[in-house]
Amino acid sequence: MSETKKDSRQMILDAALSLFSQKGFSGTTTKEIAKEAGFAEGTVFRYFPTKKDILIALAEPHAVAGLKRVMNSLPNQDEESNLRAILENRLVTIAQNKDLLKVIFTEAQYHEDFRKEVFDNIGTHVLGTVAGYMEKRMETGIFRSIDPIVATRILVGMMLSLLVTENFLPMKDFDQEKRQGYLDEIVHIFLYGLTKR
Amino acid sequence: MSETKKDSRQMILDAALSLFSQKGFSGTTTKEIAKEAGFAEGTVFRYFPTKKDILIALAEPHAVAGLKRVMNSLPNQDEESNLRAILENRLVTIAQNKDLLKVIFTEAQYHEDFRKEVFDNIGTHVLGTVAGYMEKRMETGIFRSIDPIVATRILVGMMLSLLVTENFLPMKDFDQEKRQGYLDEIVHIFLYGLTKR
Amino acid sequence: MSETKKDSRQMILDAALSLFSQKGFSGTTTKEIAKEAGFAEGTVFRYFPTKKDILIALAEPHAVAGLKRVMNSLPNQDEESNLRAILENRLVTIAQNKDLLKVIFTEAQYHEDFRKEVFDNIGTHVLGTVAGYMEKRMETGIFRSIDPIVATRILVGMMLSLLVTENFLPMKDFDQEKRQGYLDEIVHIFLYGLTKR
Amino acid sequence: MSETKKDSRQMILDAALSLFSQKGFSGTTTKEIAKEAGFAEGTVFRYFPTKKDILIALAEPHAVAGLKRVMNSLPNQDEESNLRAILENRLVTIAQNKDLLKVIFTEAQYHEDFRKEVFDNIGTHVLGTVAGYMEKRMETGIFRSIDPIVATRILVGMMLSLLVTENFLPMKDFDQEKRQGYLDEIVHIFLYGLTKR
DNA sequence: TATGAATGAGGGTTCATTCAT
DNA sequence: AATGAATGAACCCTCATTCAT
Repeated sequence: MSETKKDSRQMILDAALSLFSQKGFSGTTTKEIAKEAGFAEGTVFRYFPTKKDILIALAEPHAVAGLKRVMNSLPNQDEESNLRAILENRLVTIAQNKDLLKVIFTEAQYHEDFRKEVFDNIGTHVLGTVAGYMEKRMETGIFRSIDPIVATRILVGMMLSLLVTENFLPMKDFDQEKRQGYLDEIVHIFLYGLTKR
Repeated sequence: MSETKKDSRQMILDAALSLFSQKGFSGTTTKEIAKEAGFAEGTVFRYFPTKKDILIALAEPHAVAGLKRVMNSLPNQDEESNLRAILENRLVTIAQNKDLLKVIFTEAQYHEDFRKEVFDNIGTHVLGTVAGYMEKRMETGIFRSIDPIVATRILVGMMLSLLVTENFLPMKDFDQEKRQGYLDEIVHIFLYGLTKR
Repeated sequence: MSETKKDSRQMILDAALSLFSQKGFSGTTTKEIAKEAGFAEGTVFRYFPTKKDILIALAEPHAVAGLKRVMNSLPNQDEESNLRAILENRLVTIAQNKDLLKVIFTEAQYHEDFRKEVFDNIGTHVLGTVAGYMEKRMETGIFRSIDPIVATRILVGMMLSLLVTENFLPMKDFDQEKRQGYLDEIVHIFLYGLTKR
Repeated sequence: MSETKKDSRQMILDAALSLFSQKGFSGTTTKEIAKEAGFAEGTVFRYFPTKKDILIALAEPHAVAGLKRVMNSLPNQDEESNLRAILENRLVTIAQNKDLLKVIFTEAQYHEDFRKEVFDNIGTHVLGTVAGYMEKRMETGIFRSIDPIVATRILVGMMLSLLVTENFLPMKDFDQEKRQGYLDEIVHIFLYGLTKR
């Protein structure tokens, strides 16, 4: 009973995520979602009173939990030499949630309430966690002392460039190997810059 | 005649850009565009056969010319010590075209034809230009030798973080002064990394 | 078995009557009816093949029997001096069935079949009964001789004004006492008119 | 320009009135209204943002003006012997607006806001006017002294009985002549009651 | 007998687009 | 060139009804 219910709800969410990330929120029809999920249109509304509620459900703590959990483990790594592995790991995780992130970021621009809902989760929490990590390094003297939030945002921006690379401006022959190289460079530049020492 | 025509067309484009960046493409009504531009509903369609054509026109060569022109002047700068000032300058310019960029990046995800139009312009061209600049530095030995395209993308990502900061995850009290600090750090990290030398 | 069945059926009818009178026929959902009756959605349709059948059932003979029975006893009263008490009594009874009457009158306008069903019951029967009473008074010389049906309808109209008062155009401070006064006046005017004798 | 616009709006109102009175408010489709008015469905919404707004427009001062104007002239009549003619006249007017009244009364039951909207017009105003007339007669000693509002409501109820006769419980062979007789009796009973003097 | 998940036709509403003026 | 009334397809959503359990 609860089994079936959860399944249906989840199937709709899966279908919606897939379609939203392909065609955007307003570009996706509730009818399409239903069809993709294998239901009749009306069924969608048994589980979500509103189309927008599907979007919100996609971004709810539950859905973002994965991202958060991953980020939480960050500060446990101590050795500076491990930063690369960590970031790599994170980026892979992010890449796996690429569709979700894409939808969330796109729609967050236009729905004020949605933006708040989401960024009380990702925003404050995740950024805060990473910033705490930064701060610790600065206290230790490993990093220069700058606004840890700024440092965090810049690092996130570098990660973003990878998403951009994979979604907007694809690079030719961007295989797994090149991807590794890309990650290496992000870490390297973040730590040591592009200039020769 | 051609004068008036161009004006009307441009007024519609301006109105559309403003509205698209606020409410997204599908969130904006042709009626709203007409009103914002000071015309009646039907008039819009004298200049653009389709709503989508307005979007495409926004990404047309001469519309993006400003961005391109700015980027073009990059390689003319020789002294490494000037990079900071240059990038700063670029970032400010980009920020001024924030609306256009926002619209282009957001909508490019969902309109295949649009994506092509745009990335034959900005994408290839701009990235290529900056990459050429990177390459030169690497040959000179100022920068380490890495894939110049990767370096470029990472730098762009760092710039993106600023857009994100201003659009999605606003920082408290992010005044003009803090903004300058932010830019400084982007440059600094890109050149020297976050670690102490 | 028949016991339980009747109960369920009646519970649904009761729920429907209550909801119909509050929100109208089309304004009421079968789901709401089910919930109000304490059943699940589908159960309603075990007793009534159609939503409309609930409405029709509300007007069925034994549902309206109460009203009819009350009216039937009218002619047994002989003394003219008792008319007031009688009418008063009737009006109170009618007021108690206000919900049913309201639903019937409202919906009868729009459902042909329903209208027939109802007015072969209340209409003809009740009006006829009261008209018979009128006729008797006229023969006795107590009432002037006019079309007894017309007299009946006018009396009913006066009663209606009370329903209107309570449903559409509420009077301020219309407490029980004022209500009595209102009834008194209906009787008085019907018997003696508003002019001074 | 203004000519056409007004026409379209009015045609939609006419169509809506006709359909609402036949099938009720919720029983009528915006598509039907459009078709009946000779337009496409979307056109309806150029003139009325909402289906409900059509209903409200039907009841707006404009539409009720006729009734009000007629009622306003009531107190100018002095001779008691004229009451009959006056009422007759009113009833005819009401009969002409039968469709409108039917819709208004039916829907007023279920839409609180609508009820208020309407009865600030008809209710207070019209009833008040007639009540004023009653009061004057009572002061003059022609009528007994009772609550003039109650007297008014009862009179209105008697009028209502005619509407009921024509809409719910039709009388056989109810021709124009019989109608006259009916009106005569309303007046007579209201003034002198049904009992013999 | 009772459930409640699923259905899908149909309703109100929006809006890009057309066209007579 | 400009208007804005008109269009109608398509959208989101509701709800009476069905049916497997």
